Amino acid sequence: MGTDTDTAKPATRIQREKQEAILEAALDVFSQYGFRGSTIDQIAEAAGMSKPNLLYYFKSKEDIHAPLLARILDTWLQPLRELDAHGDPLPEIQSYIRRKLEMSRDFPRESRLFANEMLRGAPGFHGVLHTDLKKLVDEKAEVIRSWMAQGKIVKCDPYHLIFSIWATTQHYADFDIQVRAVLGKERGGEGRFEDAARFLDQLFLHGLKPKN
Amino acid sequence: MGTDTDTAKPATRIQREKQEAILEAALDVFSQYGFRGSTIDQIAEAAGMSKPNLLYYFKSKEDIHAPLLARILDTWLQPLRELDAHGDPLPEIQSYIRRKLEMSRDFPRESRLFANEMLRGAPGFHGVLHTDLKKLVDEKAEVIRSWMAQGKIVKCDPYHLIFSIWATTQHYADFDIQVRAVLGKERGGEGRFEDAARFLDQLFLHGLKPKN
DNA sequence: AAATTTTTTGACCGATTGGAAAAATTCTAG
DNA sequence: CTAGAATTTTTCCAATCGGTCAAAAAATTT
Repeated sequence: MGTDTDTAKPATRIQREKQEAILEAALDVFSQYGFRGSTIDQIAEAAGMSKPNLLYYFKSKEDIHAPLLARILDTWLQPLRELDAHGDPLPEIQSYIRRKLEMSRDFPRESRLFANEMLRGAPGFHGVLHTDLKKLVDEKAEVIRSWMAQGKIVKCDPYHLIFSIWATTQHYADFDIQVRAVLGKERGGEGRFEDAARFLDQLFLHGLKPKN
Repeated sequence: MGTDTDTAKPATRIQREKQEAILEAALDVFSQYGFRGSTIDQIAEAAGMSKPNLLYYFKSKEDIHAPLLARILDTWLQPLRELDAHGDPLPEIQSYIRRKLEMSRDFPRESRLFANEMLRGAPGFHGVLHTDLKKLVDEKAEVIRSWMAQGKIVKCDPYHLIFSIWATTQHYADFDIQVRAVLGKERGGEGRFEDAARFLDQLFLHGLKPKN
């Protein structure tokens, strides 16, 4: 019948604004230092309020962290969900890569929060990796496999293909500091995402196009 | 003239063993929870000693963390250093990918420690990213570019090529939990690294081979 | 304006944190 | 064995941690 959190939720506009401000600040902090490395005081200060005041809106540290994780997993997988089995294989993969890369560009903190959670063994995702995530990937891997069977793209392991798309795109958010350091002042600006898009297009499309 | 740490270092064998045990335990802990999320007590317990005893060998938390970081950056870049400008381009890149993947398989904690450091902005690497790392990548990017100029491999951005090799290989260490969850019981065993190697070979070699 | 509800604050709590100091122990050399 | 050095443990500390509580202050309703 639902928890007390959704029965007791008239949520005035002020409440929702404050909660959003807290989650916003928490995203900043958690994405850098992980759950254990972040403190409530830190988040409270970033949100411009006192710790007891923050705890008035979220009753514990985990209560701030959990909704962030929940929101992110859903957002994160949206591009994969949109991979259309009836579309043109190569353009479908291309736009999947692009969408994923745009997410790294536009939501780097979310990517880092996700990475932080993975690094410590994803306790915040308890079973969801083995159920929801696996189910979605299984489904899309089957789509990709059917494209291979039709000879539309070159044969390879669809799971590792998906992993490599995740890895290459998320890298630009998670290892942003390294990327910018290596590219230097001129090439490390905002244009790096366009360079990356161009490169990844080439790598994957050239790598997947059948030699017919 | 060096710091006091290298002037005062007779370092009996027992001392070195204990220090190594501490660093080993610290690697376990830091790689999961990051610097701020890890505690000295946690490390001490993992090393099988009391906190004050640990602090007898390393005088602060940072003093345990710093040598781990220093060691890892060097180890991590070794495969790239070995990329031979005078070797055969495609096999060179292939064995670079393989070496990198083997490191993810054999040293996943080191990979995660590195990732953790990147996520929080790499304060432990202060300037080294912009100097040593950039210098090495610049150098090797030039090698790759020369291969492209010779028509040995297809033209693309060598920096993003290197990034994509880093990303795809390290993914198997940093996101290990996710990878295993998605691959499931049967396909998620040790064999996943061979599958990954096979896939990455195909992706990069097929993607880089010039169409002559 | 009075009454009531919501929000914010300040003081505080026990537990944990990184670390210091010194006593107690163990090891080693003569 | 014994003096001295190296190691370990016990005790302790101030700061910070996550979190509570009651009272003050604002906002809202009547």
